[in-house]
Amino acid sequence: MSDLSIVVTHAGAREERTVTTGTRAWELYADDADVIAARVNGVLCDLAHELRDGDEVEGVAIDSKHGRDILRHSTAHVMAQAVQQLWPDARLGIGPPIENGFYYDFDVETPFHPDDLDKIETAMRKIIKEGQRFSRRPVADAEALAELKDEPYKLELIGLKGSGHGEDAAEGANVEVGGSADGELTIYDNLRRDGNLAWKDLCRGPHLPTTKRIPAFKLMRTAAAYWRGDEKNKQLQRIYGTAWESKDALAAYLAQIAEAEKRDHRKLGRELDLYSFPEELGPGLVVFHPKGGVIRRVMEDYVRRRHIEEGFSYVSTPHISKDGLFHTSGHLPYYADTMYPPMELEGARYQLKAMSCPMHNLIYQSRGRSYRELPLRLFEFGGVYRYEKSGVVGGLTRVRGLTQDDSHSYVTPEQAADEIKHLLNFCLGLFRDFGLEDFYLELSTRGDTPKDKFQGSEEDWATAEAILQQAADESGLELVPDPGGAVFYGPKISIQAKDAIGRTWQLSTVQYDFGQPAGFGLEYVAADGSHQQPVMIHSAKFGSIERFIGVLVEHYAGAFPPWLSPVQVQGIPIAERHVAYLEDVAKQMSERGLRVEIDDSDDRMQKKIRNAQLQKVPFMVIAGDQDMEARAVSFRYRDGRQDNGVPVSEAVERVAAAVASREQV
RNA sequence: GCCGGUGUAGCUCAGACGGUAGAGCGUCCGCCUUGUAAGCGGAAUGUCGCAGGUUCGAUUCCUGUCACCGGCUCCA
Repeated sequence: MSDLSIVVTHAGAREERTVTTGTRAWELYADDADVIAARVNGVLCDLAHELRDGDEVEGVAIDSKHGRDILRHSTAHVMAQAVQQLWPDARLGIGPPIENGFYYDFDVETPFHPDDLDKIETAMRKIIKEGQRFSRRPVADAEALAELKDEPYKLELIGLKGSGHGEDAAEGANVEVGGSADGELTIYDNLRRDGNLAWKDLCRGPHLPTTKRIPAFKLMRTAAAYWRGDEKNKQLQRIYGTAWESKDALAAYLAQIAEAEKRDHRKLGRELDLYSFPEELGPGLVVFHPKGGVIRRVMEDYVRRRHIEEGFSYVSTPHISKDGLFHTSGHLPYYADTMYPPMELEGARYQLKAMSCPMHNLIYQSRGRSYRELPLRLFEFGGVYRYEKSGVVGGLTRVRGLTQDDSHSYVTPEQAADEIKHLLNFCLGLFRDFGLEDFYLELSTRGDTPKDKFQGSEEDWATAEAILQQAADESGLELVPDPGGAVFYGPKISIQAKDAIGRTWQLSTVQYDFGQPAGFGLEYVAADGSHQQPVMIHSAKFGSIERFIGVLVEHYAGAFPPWLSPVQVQGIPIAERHVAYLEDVAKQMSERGLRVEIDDSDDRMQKKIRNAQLQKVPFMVIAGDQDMEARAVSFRYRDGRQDNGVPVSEAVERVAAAVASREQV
């Protein structure tokens, strides 16, 4: 038996080691229970991987990104084994790790019921207890086809891999067949302690050494999902689960989900009396109550003022138009199924608008335009209607009637890059004022999507994508490519913002459009007297005002900063005799434009505090005998802080200052 | 649009092997007049989502439908 020299790396340090032939990776980590896989020469491997001379080896810890993926993928295997135990006719789809967990798809006669999850979890616990070994076995394609003859979906994946489409098979399918440099297929056998085969699956790996190494998991929900993500394919039954390196990590994750549920804008909207979704109106149609109306109005006033400061002109256009307009814009062939159907009147067909750009084009076109007027910037609150599919509407995030803070910049081609940068900066400043600080950009291009889904020439697209790319690069923000995500008339940049609990939301979009100016025959007279076609740049800052309100409610968990709070100050008299005094204080505040209410109900003062607290009012101003005597009030903040005996004039200033600065309190 | 789940008072929820329902909060009416998260007493409240079917009888069982929720697909 000869010796091998290998290099073991850990946290950047390199250590040369000599080991005997036949040494497997796990032997290097026998005393480190956190290591569940190894990276050998940069490739993730099972701990059972046999080392060769010159290998560079690094342990993969279970709480690292890759370690969690391996844990989760292994847990998916355990779940699939459990499902096939309980439902032997279940056929396997794919089972990749995903953010925070994993799923596995099954073709079953009867969809799973939520109660089935308990049964499956029980079976999984048994499998974990058995300490089954995950054992890797390379197989030739023909062998794999023979072994998996009862798994039609796996056969399909093998076939796709054979034809060189392995990567396209489905998102997540490369954990089954992709990745291996030599295109070799592998099967993972789950072996019991006595060596008997418990279960097997086509899989690239790697996996945990044994099922015992799954510290904590939970099945979350069942759902249907189209095979290979295509609506035309059969729906399989998907089970989502989560798995973590420790019971504590699982508990923390579940707590995070519970926190998100507490912030749900649908729930808070009802509790804070902001808005509702009356059944009588129909799905996706929202009414804003007085308190929600305040938030809307403050946002609208703010964004209108900001647009004007940034060189926009505020305009207004109707909600309805003859359908020819949307044919000219090119929207109608593309979006016919998501626009409300036409109304026939006096021989014409009228449609509710689903976007305002065609109408802004009419304003541009209303007279001749000179290059001296460009950039010409139009902005409005466009009420638009989109017949979103019934399964996607929900809350404020996806509605059928919405208000866009929709703007269009008409520019010369040379001005486009600067205008895009201008718009991106505008958006970022705006989000910061709303307390969102953490962003990244997404650049949506054509990618390899069939060209007939997009309008315009190769050159136009190339130019547009290059300009957006450059503007995005210069922003200094992280940029995520989104090939295939472009709109039919041009590429776009979207700004993704992270909220208080780390979720990302797509907010603003900036789109480069050469198609509509061509379709409408838009022109300007250039310096040399020639007629030229402008470029239009679409941008929406909030996107949809409804949706942005939903995001803000969740971001702030309903506890808005004072400038956005429907009620900024709740006046609380200690006894009835203090009401008049507080009314006088309230009057002074109202005169400063502050929103004040006084609770003069029969409730006890403690109850009034509780109510104001539940309504998440930022400032409670309490007054009793001591305060009256001192011409003062007592502050109570949402977090329970108190500041008593504050002179009235100072109290007014304090609230006014907090509102003016848009700070959170 | 597709798959699954859910639908009982304004809200959160309980309940009945089929005999038309209950709690807490809220609301209303009294009493209490109060110092930093629920004072006390009383009252009213529902086509048990809607429409058919089975049944002597359906809120309960069946079918359809609408709405919502979780996913999938989609998102100008």
